[in-house]
Amino acid sequence: MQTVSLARSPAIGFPFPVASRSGHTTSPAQLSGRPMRCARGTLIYAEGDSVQDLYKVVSGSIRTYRTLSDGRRLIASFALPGELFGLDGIGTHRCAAEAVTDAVMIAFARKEIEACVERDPLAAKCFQMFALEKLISEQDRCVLLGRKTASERVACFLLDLADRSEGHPHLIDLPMSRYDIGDYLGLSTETVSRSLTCFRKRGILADRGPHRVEVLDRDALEDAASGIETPATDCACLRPV
Amino acid sequence: MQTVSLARSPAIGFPFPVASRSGHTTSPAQLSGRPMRCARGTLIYAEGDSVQDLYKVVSGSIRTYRTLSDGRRLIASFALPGELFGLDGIGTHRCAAEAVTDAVMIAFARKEIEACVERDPLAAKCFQMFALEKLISEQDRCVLLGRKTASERVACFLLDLADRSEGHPHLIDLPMSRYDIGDYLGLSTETVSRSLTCFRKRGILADRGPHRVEVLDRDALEDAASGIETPATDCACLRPV
DNA sequence: CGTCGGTTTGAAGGCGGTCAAGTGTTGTGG
DNA sequence: CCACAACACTTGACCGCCTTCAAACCGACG
Repeated sequence: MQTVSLARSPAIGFPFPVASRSGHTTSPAQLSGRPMRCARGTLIYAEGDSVQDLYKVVSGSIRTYRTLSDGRRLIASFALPGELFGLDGIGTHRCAAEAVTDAVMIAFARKEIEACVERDPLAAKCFQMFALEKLISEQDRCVLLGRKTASERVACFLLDLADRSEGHPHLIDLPMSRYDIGDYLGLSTETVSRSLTCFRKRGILADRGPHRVEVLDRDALEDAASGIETPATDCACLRPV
Repeated sequence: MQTVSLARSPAIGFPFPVASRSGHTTSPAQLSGRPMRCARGTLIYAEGDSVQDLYKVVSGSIRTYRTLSDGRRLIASFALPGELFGLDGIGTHRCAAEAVTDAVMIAFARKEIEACVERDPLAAKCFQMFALEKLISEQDRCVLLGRKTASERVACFLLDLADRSEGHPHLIDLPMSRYDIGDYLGLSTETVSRSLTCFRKRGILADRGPHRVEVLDRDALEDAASGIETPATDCACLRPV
């Protein structure tokens, strides 16, 4: 992997979100991380690699994914700026990780995190909360993959990205390809593209280039995510009348 | 919920599997749990209920599930004897839980577990490991729901049950209905039934009543779970030649 | 301006869902 | 112990959503 040290001194911080409800005024112990940069498409770690680090994205975006023996792929997560990845395994990684775009991140040694968690109860609490929240969001994903239609999945994906991204809430960046989105949602590229076209025709979305969309009607998008159909505005797309 | 106290003195134990690789010789702090019994179909907790307890199944089996507003359901997990359930939320439950069969379980107060985890580093480690393993198994489930075919899902489900059940490894108990299996695998009842019929016709399974199957050819079942087709033994079922 | 990868669009087919009927099993009451 | 009812499971026929295959379109970049 191509990595370039960004600074002589390592980045300092605490990777996990600090649990707020406990009302602590103190911060958890600080950890030192190694800044890393990698180019679009770079493999950061492979399925089966031993777990060394936990990563926090500074800029760009990362995909983690699993591959079946016959090539079928499911993207497990996209990590956006400010988010973590690398917690997909205990001894060895169960996912691979690649840079979707040129990316900068900070690597925290897993051993240091473990030591920190054993020493600092607040850090342990944050880690615990983080793992439980990930668990819940994986359950959400199972519902999406197991029980939702194609256009519901795409709508959910867009809403999720909108809520996670930092910029204007009505402008959504799609740094990943349609192929990636399909592999994240358990769909084919074509179906993703058709769903987006459908939303565009219904006036819910507007294109701002292939990797950015504007949400024109958030309510309608939320209805679409819940499977609430609006026959009046329906178009000859995925769900014919 | 119908609960009957089974004993005057509460059950004593530690709910999580004890992390083995750390090589501790000491046991984590013991907790006292309340034994509970509930009849088939009983609702143990509902989606949105505040989290009070974590449960360990003694006998019978439990399903936890989520329901969408329009009635679509996805079963998140089946808990078999010896297994835990109830870790599906931080403040409030994100799943509901029901008894698939008459069941006995032990309820551990979540507050006691949290206090224990803060006091006892070994208990914290066990809890951590448990959460991470759950996270990994949820990822497996996402791959299954997002990228596997119907017969692959059913085969995976049978193998999973076979590995988790305590009795003879070739005899699999299916305490839940076909409808439940469908809602666990993101399929319809009919498709589950057809897949099972297909495996029976191919000589992979033999019926031992509707709620018990015998695995006649474990290798073939594993091939089916990975999507490896055996055209010679194929039958006019789900996947025609 | 041409090439190339990604995206969109179109047409056809298949996997699994839905609807419906038949069969078996379980439990209950006579 | 049997009869019956209620329910679950199986099987069949048909349909539709999504995939697959294929081609056109578009934007980025040399």
